[in-house]
Amino acid sequence: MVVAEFWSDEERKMAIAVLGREAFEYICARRVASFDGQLTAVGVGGADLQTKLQDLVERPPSAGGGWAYAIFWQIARSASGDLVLGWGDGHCRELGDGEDAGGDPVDGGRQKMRKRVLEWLHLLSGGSDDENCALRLDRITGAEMYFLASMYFSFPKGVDAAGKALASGKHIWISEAELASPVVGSMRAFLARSAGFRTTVFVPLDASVLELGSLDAVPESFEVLRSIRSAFGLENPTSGHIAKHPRIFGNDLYPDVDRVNGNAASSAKTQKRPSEMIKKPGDHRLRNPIGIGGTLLQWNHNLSKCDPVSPVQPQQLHRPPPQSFVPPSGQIDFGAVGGNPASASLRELAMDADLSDVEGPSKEQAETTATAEVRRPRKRGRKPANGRDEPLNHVEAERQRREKLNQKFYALRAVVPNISKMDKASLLGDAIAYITELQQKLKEMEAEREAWDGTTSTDHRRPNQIEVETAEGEVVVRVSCPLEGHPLSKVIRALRTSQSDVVDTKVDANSDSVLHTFIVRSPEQEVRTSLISALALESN
Amino acid sequence: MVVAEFWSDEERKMAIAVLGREAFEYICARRVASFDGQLTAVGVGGADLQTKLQDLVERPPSAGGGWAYAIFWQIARSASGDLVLGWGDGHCRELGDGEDAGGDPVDGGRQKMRKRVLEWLHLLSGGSDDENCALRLDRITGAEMYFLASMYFSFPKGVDAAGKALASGKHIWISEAELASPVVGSMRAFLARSAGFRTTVFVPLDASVLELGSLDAVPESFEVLRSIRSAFGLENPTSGHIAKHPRIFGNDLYPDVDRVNGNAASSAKTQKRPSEMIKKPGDHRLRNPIGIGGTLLQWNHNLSKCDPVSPVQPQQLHRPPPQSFVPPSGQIDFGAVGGNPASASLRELAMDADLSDVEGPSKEQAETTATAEVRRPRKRGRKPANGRDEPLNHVEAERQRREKLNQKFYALRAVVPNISKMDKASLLGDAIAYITELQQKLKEMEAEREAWDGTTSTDHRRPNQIEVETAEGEVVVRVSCPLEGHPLSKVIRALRTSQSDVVDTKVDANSDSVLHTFIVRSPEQEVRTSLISALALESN
DNA sequence: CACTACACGTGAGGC
DNA sequence: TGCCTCACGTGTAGT
Repeated sequence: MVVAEFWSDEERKMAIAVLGREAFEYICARRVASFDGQLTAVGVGGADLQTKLQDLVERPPSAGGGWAYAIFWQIARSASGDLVLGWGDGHCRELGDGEDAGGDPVDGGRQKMRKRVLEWLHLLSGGSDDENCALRLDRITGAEMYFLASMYFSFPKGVDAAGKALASGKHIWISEAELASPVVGSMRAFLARSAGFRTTVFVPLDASVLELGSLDAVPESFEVLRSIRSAFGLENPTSGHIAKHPRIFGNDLYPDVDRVNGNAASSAKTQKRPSEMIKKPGDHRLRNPIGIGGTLLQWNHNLSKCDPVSPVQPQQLHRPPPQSFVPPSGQIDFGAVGGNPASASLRELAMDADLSDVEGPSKEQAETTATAEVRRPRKRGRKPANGRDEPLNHVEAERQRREKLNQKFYALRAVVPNISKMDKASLLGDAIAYITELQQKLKEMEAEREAWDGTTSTDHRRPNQIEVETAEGEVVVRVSCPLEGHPLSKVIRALRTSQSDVVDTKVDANSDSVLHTFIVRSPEQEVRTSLISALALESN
Repeated sequence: MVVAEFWSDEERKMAIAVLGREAFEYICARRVASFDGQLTAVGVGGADLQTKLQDLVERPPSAGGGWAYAIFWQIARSASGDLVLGWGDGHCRELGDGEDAGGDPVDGGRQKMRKRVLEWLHLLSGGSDDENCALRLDRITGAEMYFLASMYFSFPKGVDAAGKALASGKHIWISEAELASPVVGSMRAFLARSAGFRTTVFVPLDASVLELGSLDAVPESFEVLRSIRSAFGLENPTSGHIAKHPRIFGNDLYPDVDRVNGNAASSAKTQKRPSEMIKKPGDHRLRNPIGIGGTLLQWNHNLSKCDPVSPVQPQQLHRPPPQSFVPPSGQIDFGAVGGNPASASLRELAMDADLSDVEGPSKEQAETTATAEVRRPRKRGRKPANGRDEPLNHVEAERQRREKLNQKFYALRAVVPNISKMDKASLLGDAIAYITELQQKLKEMEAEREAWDGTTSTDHRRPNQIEVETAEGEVVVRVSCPLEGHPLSKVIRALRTSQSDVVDTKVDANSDSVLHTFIVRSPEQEVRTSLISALALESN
């Protein structure tokens, strides 16, 4: 996968010429030498990572999609040997040419993207490093630029949003206002703002981080987060092994900022959730500003507190995490100072986060807790079923079922090349059309192949004959078959397996048939049976 | 399609020997000479008729499926030149071996069916015509027997249930009790009873009739009928061109019988619908008994009457059909006496039925009428949304959407061979797995084919070499290539097109490559260019 | 306003 | 019983 095949030979040469061999190999090595098997074997990533990313981008916004790009940051070892978050894989929507892409979305996208990368590299070699310069290029949008530039980023420890998200195990949702704000603690956020993005999200996935960006102001939503996680095979926070992290969503870094300004308008639409999760009592959230490039960083590992809005509260007494190094207040101080890769590796940090969770509240408690807590988003649909609260596990199960089903739908979208409309029905229709087409094509090729070599053809080579006769102490084998599809290789293999000593061979071609004549030295019976079995024909 | 390919050569011979040529050709002619393009071009039937039938059988009972068999009766011209309903196509579930069929459902089913047909023919040739005799055969169940025997049936005019259903445009639902009753007016019903069926249904589809049978007592249901119709591409009766027939469902021939006996138990579960539709006031139903084999036949063309249970009743005043030959009572006397094909063709009867509808109430009225009438089934789901009635078109649209989607699901099930579970999610999973498998297989074969003929292969035959040299007034051509995929036929064709005179040829095989040596008499240059162009290789 | 497409909560059936 | 799947009615967003 990926970078190695990402370039054609000449493109590779060109890229090397532009970047220098060292930088190029560094990029390639990032992918190859990443900890794929070791750290992301829990179901995240994997062979179809591209597919998943593409799914996520191509999805409708209502299902957690609609993003301009998706980047999978992966733990890798940097050139200096430190563990960093580096480019794993990514998918960028073609922003220039509308929705009507057509053609194979995977390969087509790849090729376009490759072209863009090259163009960009050209620009970089001649121009300045300033993004604003690049933005002026008409062929590359700022968003694409941002995406492509991401290949060269890597973040040590808890640096930048991605690193912080991984270290904390909690997502970071950066709204439009925060993107431009210097206090958000993410250089990428600042660049994203320059690129025209209005929302970026960093979601930790076990040992990697998924970054998403949108040109629209996307309000923070539990639904979206849930969809994103489940897109990567992670179960919903309510009941999954990934829920070993205490799932406290909605921890915007600066909810105050989010509330005050423009985002309030957009979040007014969907504010049901944010309001609920933000006003939650006992919700310890970040109080100390974070500087760009990884200054002091401190946030909570709040372990539940049930949602007060939720009418049902199965026995979830809040038991504070008994872990020794976790303060009773439920906060963990990661204390990441400075932007330099330092003593504690990022992976260790991630491990710490995991440990604090694993040894935190019991699994069952964490589950029920998360259930009560996270299960309020419900973007659409009817209102909370006036008053009644009897079935609440049911709605959860149903939600998961729906999610799983949609998950499959997206997966199906990824493998079917020509999708007419984004409908579910149309998708299914296209899928079955595609399947029948494939089946038919495969049948054709099989028939064709049968006609070619004589594996299953007692019919296609009607005038096929094998004669074996002894002459002058040698054996003469004559194989006759039509011009097309004569099993020469089979004959030769048969002769060889029968350990015959081929003295001479001849090939005579008539108008539409070929006559092989082999003169071999071998016991006749063996040649005959061997040939016969090899050709699956009866001799005469 | 169908019978022509249905038999292999030997099987065909055997069938002819058993049946006689005349009977055999009659069966074949039924399909070939049917009015496919002319009468069933409205969307019913078509190329994927088998698929549809199979779908219908394989579906879950909740979606109108679960049938043991499905037979598509088609208007055809009988040997005597009359128009009759004859065997169009059919699908029969393998009743012997459970659910875990596995393998390609279409082809596998075909083959099994073919085997059964042969067995049955053997039996017929030696045994008696009595079904009970056949039923004793352990290899063929009664149900299968019934199904297979159907190929030999044809019904003129309004004879038997199928003919009646077509003539009236209304379905006939024969419950368990009616099956055994001689008054039901269907010989097939009687046979079905013998075969062990407890429910048979005849649904008219434009110019054909779909017959379904189940070993269970299936209560009559609007939902099921709707699903069946939409499975054949017909829109729901509420809004479709097929709704030119006034869609009065629920006209069991003998509701009284149905009420009295065993079916009451099963219908007690789903009785919401039957009760509603049976108790409908103004519902004229058949009052005269019908004899087996097409005795007197009389039923109503009742044009609506809104469902009194339905809370919503948009302006649907009952206007009796103004058609002249329709009695004011709403009944039409078809007067089919005797089982013989007689003067008026069945098609004319069907046309009459259509006319009586077309000139009946206005289209819009018919639609709204049907909407209010038929739209109550709702097998599951919440209760009628206490009181409110504002959104009612919405629910209808949503229903249709769901129906369409499910339709696609069934279609998908039909084309995906290995379905692990009957889940929607599993189905999708299997489908995408199947697609990727097909894609991969196809890629493999393409690569293989590229390796075989040398059209696009500069890569697969790396050690390929062509040497052309002149020796002693003759030309020696040496072609070397790997053992697999050597283009011998291409070489020979190239030599021939260059009009070379092949004097001698040799084939030497090394461990993994083949060396052809041709000694030809021809201008050297021509041989070279010809060979090169044929092999698409550069020579050295 | 129309119509389409979707997700949600919910009741029901099946194991 | 409990879980899982499904379909239905309904609210909601997009066009």
